[in-house]
Amino acid sequence: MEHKLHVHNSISREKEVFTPIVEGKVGLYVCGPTVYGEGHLGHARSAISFDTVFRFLKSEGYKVRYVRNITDVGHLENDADEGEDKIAKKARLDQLEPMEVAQHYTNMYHQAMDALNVLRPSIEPTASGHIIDQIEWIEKMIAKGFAYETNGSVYFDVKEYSKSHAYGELSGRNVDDLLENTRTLDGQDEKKNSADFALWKKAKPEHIMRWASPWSEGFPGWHLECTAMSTKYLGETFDIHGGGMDLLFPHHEAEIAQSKAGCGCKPANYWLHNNMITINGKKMGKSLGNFITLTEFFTGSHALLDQPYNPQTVRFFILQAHYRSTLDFSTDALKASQKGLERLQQAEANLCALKAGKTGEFDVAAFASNCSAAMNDDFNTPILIAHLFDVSKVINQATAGKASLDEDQLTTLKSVFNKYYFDVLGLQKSELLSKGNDDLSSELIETLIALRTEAKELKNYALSDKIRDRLLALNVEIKDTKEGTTFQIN
RNA sequence: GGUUCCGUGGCCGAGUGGCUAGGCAGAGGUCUGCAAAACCUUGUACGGCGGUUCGAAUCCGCCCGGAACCUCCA
Repeated sequence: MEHKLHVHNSISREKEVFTPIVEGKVGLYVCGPTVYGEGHLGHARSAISFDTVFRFLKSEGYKVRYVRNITDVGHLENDADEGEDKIAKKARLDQLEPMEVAQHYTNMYHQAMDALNVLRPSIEPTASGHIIDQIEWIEKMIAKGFAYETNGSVYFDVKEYSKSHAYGELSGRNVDDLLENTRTLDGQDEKKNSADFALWKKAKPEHIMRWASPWSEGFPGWHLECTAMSTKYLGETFDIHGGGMDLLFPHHEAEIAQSKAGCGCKPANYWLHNNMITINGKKMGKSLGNFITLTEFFTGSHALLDQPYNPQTVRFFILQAHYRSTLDFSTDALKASQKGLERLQQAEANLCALKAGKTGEFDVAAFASNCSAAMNDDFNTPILIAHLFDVSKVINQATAGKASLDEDQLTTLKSVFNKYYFDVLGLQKSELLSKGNDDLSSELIETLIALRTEAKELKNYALSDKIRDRLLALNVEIKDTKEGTTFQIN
């Protein structure tokens, strides 16, 4: 159990020993969703990856403050910082209030996350609720000469900043290239340099979401909300900052610059980035429009899906890959995960029912150590899952009477297995292995099964098979086992 | 073009110098009236060509192929 937690830090590109700023406590910030559209599989990956980080840290005894924001304002539509706010645009099309749209998709996001058994963060701040904090940050940056105002808008001065700081340290970008390789974009005339990014934008007359500021009525720029909210709740420098790899540049690079410009310190000690989910080798996301929403997974209502998928299957599919690797989506892969999860769920159920034997040779301590080593090695969930599969074999053999665990071994195994299965991975018991939807239907099915058993005993197989087939047609699957007949509703 | 990364058995995916995961599928078996389910057994693969090494999927070089970011994106 003496494994030390190592995490891959994006800024050093190496695995480092994790040392919290305050012993026993962790401040964790993760970039959450922009609530102007439905969540898709990619959102689930980020949420589940960092949910697992959150869960593991807690299970190791850390007191974790986990902040994940909701972006309900601030992202602009097109390249040149000149488009309308995305949420405002969607609102006009839908004839809804902007905040109504944001609330709607926030609710949907919460629903999907709950279904995926993603724990709610400790604090879930919204960008719109932190306008004042963002304005304060802009004032600090202007005061220090790292930001300037033009026509009521405020921009971050990348060139000035890079004289004393390493802009590009996270993403490995060369400042000179950024400053010189000027893309010809419209509406750049307010900026000193094309690499500069907006901190505050003056709102056009038709722009609905707007707030008063010292510079104009307007709205905050893209990257500022995370700086304002993370440092407000976690301190000027906190432990872990997470998010999708696609946010590395410019978003996280800008956050580092803002923090260093505003308060002279780095925002986070460790930067963790989850990789993308691909489909046919390409990133699943908004740009290509090749995403499958979480609702579509749960209902099966997408051309690529042949059936509804349980949220647990989606969760398990994601956990079977390491968070830093790309994960290629296909229905075959998803189906394989579904079968694999069912196997694990069966083992969990078997473990629950398992009785201790007189003797046992199973090395529970080694199992516990292996699981701990896997998670401490940069949250290696696929390895952890492999260990759970290994131990499932032992559990099943014991269930079949071909192996045995003594009292101590069984108690420890249950405790270790449950810790990783339920607490760390956030997996759940199978609904299929439990009883029917309600008491009445369960009892009706049990009654039919009893009649079928009777028919079998009378060797009236025509009747017994008929009952089986009719039940199957109703998605009730009959399973004959040594202990008797059971069923599951598919 | 710049920055970063990847290429593993039919599929998905760990691993980063020798001990060569795991799941799914396939095959065989146990059980069963039959079937299904469940369980058990079973797999030496690492893009190509060189190099370093006693030894490389793992390190180095070149080549081929693919991806992400550089624009909102988890």
